[in-house]
Amino acid sequence: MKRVTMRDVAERAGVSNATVSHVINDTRFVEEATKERVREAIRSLGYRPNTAARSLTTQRTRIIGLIVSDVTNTFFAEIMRGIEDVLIANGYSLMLCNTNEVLEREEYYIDILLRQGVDGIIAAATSQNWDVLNQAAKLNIPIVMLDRTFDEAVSPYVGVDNRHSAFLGTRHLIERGYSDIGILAGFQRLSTMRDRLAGYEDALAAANIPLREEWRIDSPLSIKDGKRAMQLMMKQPQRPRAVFICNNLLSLGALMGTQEMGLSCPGDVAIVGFDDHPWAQVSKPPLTVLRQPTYAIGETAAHKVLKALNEDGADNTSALFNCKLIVRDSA
Amino acid sequence: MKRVTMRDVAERAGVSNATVSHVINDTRFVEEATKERVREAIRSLGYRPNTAARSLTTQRTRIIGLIVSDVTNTFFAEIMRGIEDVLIANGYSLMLCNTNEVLEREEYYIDILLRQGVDGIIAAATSQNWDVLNQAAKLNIPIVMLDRTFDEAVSPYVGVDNRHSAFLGTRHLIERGYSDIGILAGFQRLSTMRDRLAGYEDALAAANIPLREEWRIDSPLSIKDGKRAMQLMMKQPQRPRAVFICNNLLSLGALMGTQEMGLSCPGDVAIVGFDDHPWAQVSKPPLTVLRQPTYAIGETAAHKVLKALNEDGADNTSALFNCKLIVRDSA
DNA sequence: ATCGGTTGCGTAACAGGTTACATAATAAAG
DNA sequence: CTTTATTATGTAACCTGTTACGCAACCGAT
Repeated sequence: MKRVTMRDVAERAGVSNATVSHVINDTRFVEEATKERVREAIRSLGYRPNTAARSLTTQRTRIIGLIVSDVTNTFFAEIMRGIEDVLIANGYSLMLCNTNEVLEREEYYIDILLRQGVDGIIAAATSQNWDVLNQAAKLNIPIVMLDRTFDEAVSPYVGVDNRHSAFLGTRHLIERGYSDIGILAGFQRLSTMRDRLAGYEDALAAANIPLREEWRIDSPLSIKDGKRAMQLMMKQPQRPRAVFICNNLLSLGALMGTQEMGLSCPGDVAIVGFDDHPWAQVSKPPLTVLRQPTYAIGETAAHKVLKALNEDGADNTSALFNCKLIVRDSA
Repeated sequence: MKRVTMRDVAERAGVSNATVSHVINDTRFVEEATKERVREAIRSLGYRPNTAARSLTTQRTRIIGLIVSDVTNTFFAEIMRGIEDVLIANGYSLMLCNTNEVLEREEYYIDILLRQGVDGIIAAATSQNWDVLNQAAKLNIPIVMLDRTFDEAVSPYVGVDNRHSAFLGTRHLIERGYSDIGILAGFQRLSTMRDRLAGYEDALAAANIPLREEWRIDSPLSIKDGKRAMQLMMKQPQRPRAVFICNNLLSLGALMGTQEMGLSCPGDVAIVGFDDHPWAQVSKPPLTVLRQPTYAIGETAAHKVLKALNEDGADNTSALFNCKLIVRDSA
């Protein structure tokens, strides 16, 4: 079936295509009777404006690109919902790009997004400098950094105050009487993880507990790596009595690791993890975690891009949320 | 900064824009020296073809729309990864639409996708008839039904054999010696859930166990509803000794519900759930589940749309996968 | 009757690619 | 040394909306 175009509608309604356009977009006065004829023609022909043609002239697509490192992580999925709800309410759509924390894939996607002509980009970037995002920045496309950022970044960051949150989590362990505290510090390439490590160190320092290098294990962010890291940690001759874990996948892996080793939690090791998850309250044991306001983070990020799009004085400020410490049984 | 267009490249390379186009798309012979001049111009100008302009003439966007009911459900997230990996490997992109199982939102998104001119649609539709998807079908846009389908559907379905899988899960409970078996049957509007209920009934019938209407509870698919349903189930004067649960969110809710009531699992109730989840192995107790091959389902769905796009004799066959019963401690 | 000022809408250029058709240059054939 | 075939590239129409500019029709005022 041939596509119905604006010319078809115009002919059917006995007007020019300009008038049809103006009726659709309400961009200039059209007599009510004429309007109604146009609307009727649109309805009876089942006309649907072609987005490609429209964005060719307007130079805007009303699409926002979202780059995340792992869609299967509920953390990002919930953020995505927040973003989507805001975008949809403003007539925008979402183009999803999942990088699996692979740099090449991120580069590839940035290119796609720019060809697509997205109006803005929200990125949980895996790259830690401007090399990749720079092309977008040069084209004056508003960018919002999600969950992570980097030093030279000029784009606003939306996420939690990782350093302070990690501080709170670690302090909780200290207050529970632990002083032998290790850390699964994750992927130190990411600002997020560096900040959490710093917060952990802050807390130890504040309590005059000396750092122990061997009680810090870095790893990629996956369940498997969490398990391996935790087991490495606990196989040491001198092992910590508590561990602060910087990411939800690592927490899950760590839990598996301890169970496999027959260690009890919090008996043998206490755990405080970063990121909450619905399942974390039925795990054995239910996990004490720092919960991020994921949905709100998503909403805020979306609002920021849209604002940058609609106002010139782009408010370039970052939004720092706080985590909430949810105390359950693991520490 | 002004956008670099094809004309700019042509001028820089001293050729016509037609030649530039042909170099980019490799659509007709161009002398190597000329090609190289064009490529050089593209590089030095940082030219990036405008997708909108291209799809305006080609009538194809190389975008596939994906409609899911809940992105935060790991089940869909993993499917999404499978889809995305295939699409990206074939030069396609993904437009994500999350409906939250709300019909209006699904309609809205279909409209958006059609305006966008997506080449194909993969849908875990919440609507259970052609009313919504029909417009797309009429435009000859290939559709693949994901996870659910409905009777009159002519589009291929990709997912598991729900009836047989539920049969296997229920039979497992029977083999474990349970005969008082209830079911959290979920959202009976969805074919998926109807099929699972049927499989459950098959298994009971095969073992000559009479059905008990009061041991079947329907509900929307959410953690909260799972919890409520499970508690309703267990508060009955005569309660089942085992429950088959038709969805992962319901399983999680059910687990919370039993724990809150102080019931032990599998002591007081045994549970077999549908869908696996990484956390299901560290829950208390680790859950016995039917695992769907999510990633493969996603890959297959993507392959099917692409195939329909590239070949005329669109293979309209459905793909039925099998679930794997993962036996852990809950039953 | 003439004029200036609305009011309501049409004409056509334009956005940035793709591609059918045309053409200049060279090689091969007669 | 023409004529014809072949090769490599150019010209311009077209895809479908948006929008600057233009114009006819009608109004009240002079």
